[in-house]
Amino acid sequence: MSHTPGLRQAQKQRTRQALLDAALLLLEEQSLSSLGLREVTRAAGVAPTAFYRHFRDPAGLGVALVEQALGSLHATVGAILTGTAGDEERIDRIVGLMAGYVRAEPAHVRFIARERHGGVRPVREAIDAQLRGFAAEVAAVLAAEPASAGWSQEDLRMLAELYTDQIVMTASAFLYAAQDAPAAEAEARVASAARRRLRLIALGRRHWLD
Amino acid sequence: MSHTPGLRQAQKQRTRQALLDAALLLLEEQSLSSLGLREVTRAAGVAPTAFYRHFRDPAGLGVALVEQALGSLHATVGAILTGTAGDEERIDRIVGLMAGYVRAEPAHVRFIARERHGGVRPVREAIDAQLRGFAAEVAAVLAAEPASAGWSQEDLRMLAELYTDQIVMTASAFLYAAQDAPAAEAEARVASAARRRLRLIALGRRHWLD
DNA sequence: TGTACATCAGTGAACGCGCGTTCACTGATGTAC
DNA sequence: TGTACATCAGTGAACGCGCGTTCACTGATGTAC
Repeated sequence: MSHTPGLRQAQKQRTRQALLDAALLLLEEQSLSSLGLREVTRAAGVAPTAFYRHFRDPAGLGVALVEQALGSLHATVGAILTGTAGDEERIDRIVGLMAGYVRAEPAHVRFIARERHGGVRPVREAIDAQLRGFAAEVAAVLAAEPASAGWSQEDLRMLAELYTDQIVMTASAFLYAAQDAPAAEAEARVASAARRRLRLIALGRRHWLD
Repeated sequence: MSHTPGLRQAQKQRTRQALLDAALLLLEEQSLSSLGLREVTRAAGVAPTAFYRHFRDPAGLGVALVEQALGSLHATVGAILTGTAGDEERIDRIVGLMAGYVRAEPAHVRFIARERHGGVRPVREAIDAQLRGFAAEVAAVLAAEPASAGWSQEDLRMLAELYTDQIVMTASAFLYAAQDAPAAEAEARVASAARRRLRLIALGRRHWLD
């Protein structure tokens, strides 16, 4: 009854990952809707026909990339939101986390930013579903805080989505900053602007029920 | 010395516009980086080679589309920001303006949302330049208001960019709402969420210097 | 442990097709006199 | 106003090329006994 036969499955996974990695690399300079199947297999070092053993088409590969790019981020951000006390500390840590994430996985961030409103519907929808889940987690964390006493469900959701969008936009801003000449300086500017924004939003939150 | 010879120029402009219109239509379901030259000319009803009389390549056409999509919006939003008194009235009118704009020019809005982080650098840069100009105008309007007394240049820019991003995001949210089944209801939900966000930001603004 | 058979990830040839770009052209519009 | 020439937006044939997909295949891995 072993459903993980081992060697064969492992090799298949390695090929699949090679396709995903090759695609992510190619997507730095184009959109998914123009990504060719042969282009991906060539970069991954397999025959074009091997592609069909793993994905129906490039859109299917795109959906898999969404899971890979966003799947791991939920827990991390949730932990930071839960484990911090003051607004300032929380803001610093979130902005720092995003800077680090973009430095570690720039291609993932670029892919999400690009395809969030891109030309391939199933991928757009997969990203949307992930971000909605993300916002729901943020909303749950916010709801548990004393500062949220008296807030309506709708207002909480609005705030969670506002934070989520800020996080995504900050990530993509870091991405473009990395391309500028004095990258460190540009990154500092983005971080500073992001902190200001989050500070203003935190202020609005504090006075929401005035 | 007539530099507007008339008939010939007018016909050329009409063909150019036909190419732009055809491209915009095709871009509802794909990204610019996968838009083919022959595809566009076929839809516009001209020979493939006619394309070169107007644009170097699809990227050049994309840049022209950016001007067309964002060129007219500056003045309108500026007027609304200047000509309104209270926060609530201003928020209602901005959100209403965006709803109307998306209803009138959905393809333009979709194009900007899609290509803002898309795979074609010159187009990305053209959109970025337009949005920076837009944010600068907003900043100028905000700077002239009593509520901005004591604000630093940097804080004003942050706020203007925050508003600009909200406007773009609201527009793209309206766009997706239009696709849902009870479109009017979905649109009302988007408008409500957008107003909440803008209200929270306005609150943060009011208490920024506390 | 050994043997015979089944599975299935990856191959490589072949196909028809639409692509971007070149080129010399046509004929209506514009200009000079 | 009329004529002769220049301009140039749009044409249509031709090219070489890479695309996505099909198909029968190979041979290593997995399974039954």
